[in-house]
Amino acid sequence: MADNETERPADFIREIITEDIAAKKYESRVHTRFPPEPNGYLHIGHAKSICLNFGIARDFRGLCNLRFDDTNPTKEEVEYVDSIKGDVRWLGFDWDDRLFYASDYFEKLYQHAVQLIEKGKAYVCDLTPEQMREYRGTLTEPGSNSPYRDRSAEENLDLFGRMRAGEFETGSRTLRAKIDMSSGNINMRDPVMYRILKAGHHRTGDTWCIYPMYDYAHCVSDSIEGITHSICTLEFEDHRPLYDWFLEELGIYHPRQIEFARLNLSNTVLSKRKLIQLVRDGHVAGWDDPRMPTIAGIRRRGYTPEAIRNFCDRIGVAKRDSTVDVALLEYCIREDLNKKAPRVMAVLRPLRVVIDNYPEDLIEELDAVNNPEDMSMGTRKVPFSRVIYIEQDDFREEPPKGFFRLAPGREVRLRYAYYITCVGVLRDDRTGEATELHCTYDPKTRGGDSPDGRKVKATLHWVSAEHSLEAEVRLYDHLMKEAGPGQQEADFRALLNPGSREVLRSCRVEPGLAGAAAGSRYQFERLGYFCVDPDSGPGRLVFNRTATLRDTWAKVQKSGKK
RNA sequence: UGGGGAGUCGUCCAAUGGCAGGACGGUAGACUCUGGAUCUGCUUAUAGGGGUUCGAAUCCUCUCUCCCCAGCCA
Repeated sequence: MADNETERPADFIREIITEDIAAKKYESRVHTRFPPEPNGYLHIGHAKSICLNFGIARDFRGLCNLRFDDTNPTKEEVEYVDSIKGDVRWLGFDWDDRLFYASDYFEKLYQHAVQLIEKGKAYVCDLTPEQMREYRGTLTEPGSNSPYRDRSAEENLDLFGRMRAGEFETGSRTLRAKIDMSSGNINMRDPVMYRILKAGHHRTGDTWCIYPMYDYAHCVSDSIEGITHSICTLEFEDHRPLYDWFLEELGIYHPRQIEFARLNLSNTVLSKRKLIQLVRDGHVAGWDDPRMPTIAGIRRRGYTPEAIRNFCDRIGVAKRDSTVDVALLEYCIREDLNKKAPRVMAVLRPLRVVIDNYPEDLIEELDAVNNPEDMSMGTRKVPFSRVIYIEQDDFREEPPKGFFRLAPGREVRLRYAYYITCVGVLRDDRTGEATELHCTYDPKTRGGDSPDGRKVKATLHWVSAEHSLEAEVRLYDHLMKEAGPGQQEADFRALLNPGSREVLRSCRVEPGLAGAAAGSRYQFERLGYFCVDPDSGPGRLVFNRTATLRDTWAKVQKSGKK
C-alpha cells in the first residue's frame, strides 16, 4: 500500500506519513513506538494501537519500539511488563533489540529539566495540591501565578537538586514549567514536570525520589529514541501544544504527535478502572478469564492472533468517536477458524439413543472428514455402536413448524454414519422429559448416503456412548448485556450479563480428543469453535467455547418467540 | 459562557469539487452429509439552514449535537 503510489494510504495517519516522506521530513524515516504503562494487562483496544504502530513500521519499512512508560512507581509492577511483552509477541510483532523504558532516561530527563530551569522556563513550586488546584483556575476562568513563580534560577537549581537528594517530603514541592496561567488550554497553565515520590521503582529501585510526569517524559523519550510519528489517542490532543513546547524550548529533535480515536466495543468494557474492578470483585476469574477483553482473556478464549490483526485492519483508524459492534470481532474469528480448525463431534447435553436393530457387539470405524474447507487435513475414524448420544436439542417429541431434526417417526442422518428413524421414547415419569430414544437404522445408508436417493432434512452429530470421553465445556457469552455500556452510569456492574458463563460438566466428545493439548482449537460440528483450556490435564478435558457457529434455527426460534 | 476535537447506511470505514462505495449486521433465496461454510439478491446514510459552483459529503457561512480537558495519573 505504501509502496503503491497510485493507491491511497489506508488511513489518515498513513496519509500524513506518506506526505512527510514525500516532503523529506525526518530524512524520510518512519519510526513509531508502542508506549504502554505497565500498570495493567493489555486489551483489545491496545491491540488496535499495536497493530497501528507496528503495522506502520512494517508498511513503510521503518521501525517500531516497545517502550514502557514507567514514570509512576506507585502503580507499576514487573508482572505487568512481563505480560505486556508476551502479549505483543503473541500478537505477532517484534521489537528486536528496541525494548526501552522511560526510566532508562531518568538522568537525561533530569539534565534537560536543569536546562529549562537555567533558561528561566521552569521553577520549583511549594504550593500544596489543594492550593495548586485553586491557582489553576477553572475551565472558564484563568488561573493565577504561583507565588513561587519568580524564584531565581539559582534558587530553583538549588531546590531542585535538594528535591533529588531527598531533602523534602513526598508531595511537598514540584518542578513546574513556566508557561501561561491564563491559557485557555489548562495543560499549559504551568504544568507539573516533577513530583517528589519516595517510592521504590520496579527498575531503578530507590535511586530516585523525584519522578517526571507523562507530558514531560513522553515527548523527551520520543525525542531521544528518534521517533518520527508519535501516535496516541484523542484525549492527548490537548497535550500536543505542551509536547511541542517542551521540545521547542529544549531545542532537541522534535517528532510529530498524531492522535486517533481509541477503540470502543459493544457489549464490552475497556476502561482500565472497570477491568480492574471486575477482577478485584471476582466478577470474573482473573485477567485471563475468557470473557475478559484482555489479550490474555481473548487468547484463552481461543482467538487467534491472525483474527485479532484482521479485526484491527477492518475497523480502520479515524478521529471520530465510535463503537465497533462485537459481531465483527466474532466474524473475524469464525472466518479464521473455519479455514483452520479440525472438525470433531461433541455432544454438550447428551440424550441416550439405542438403535434397536443394530447388532449388540458390533463396533464400526467410520470415516469422517477433518475439514471440508481443507481436504489436505485428511480424514479420521470415528467409532459407531448400538448406543449413542445425540444433543437433547436435536429431538422434539412435538416438533414445531420448521424443526427439521429428530422426532417420533421421523428419519434423520447421523453424520458420516446411518439414517435412523425414531420409533420410541422413554420419559421421566415426573417431568415428562425424554430420557432415552429408541431408533432403527437403515444398514444400506452406511456412511450417510442413501442408495435410493431419499432425502432427510437434518444431519445430526453424535458420539458412541461407550467410546466417547467425558468433558467439561464452558460456554461463554458477552460479559455485558447492553450494546454500549455508557461511560457514565454509576454502577456498570448492573449491566453484567448473568448468563455470560455456563459450565456443562457431562459433555461427551469423540475419543480422538483424548490428550488434546491446551490451546488447541476445534470446531464441534454444528455447535461452534472450542479450544482446550489450560485447566485440562491427564484424564480431564476442559473446553472453552470461542464462538458459536451462525445458527439459523436459533434465529428462527428467537424471532418466532417475539 | 474557556480551550481542543468530531458529525456519511443499524455499526465501522471509504469517497480529497464529478454516478455516495466496501465490510459487519439484518433480510430473502440458491446450494449443502454441519440449519455450518459458500454464492446471489435486497435493505438503509452525507446533522440542519443559507451561500459559492455547470456540479458540493467535500469549499464558505450560520446553527445544532456529541466527545475530551480543571491528577503531584498515563
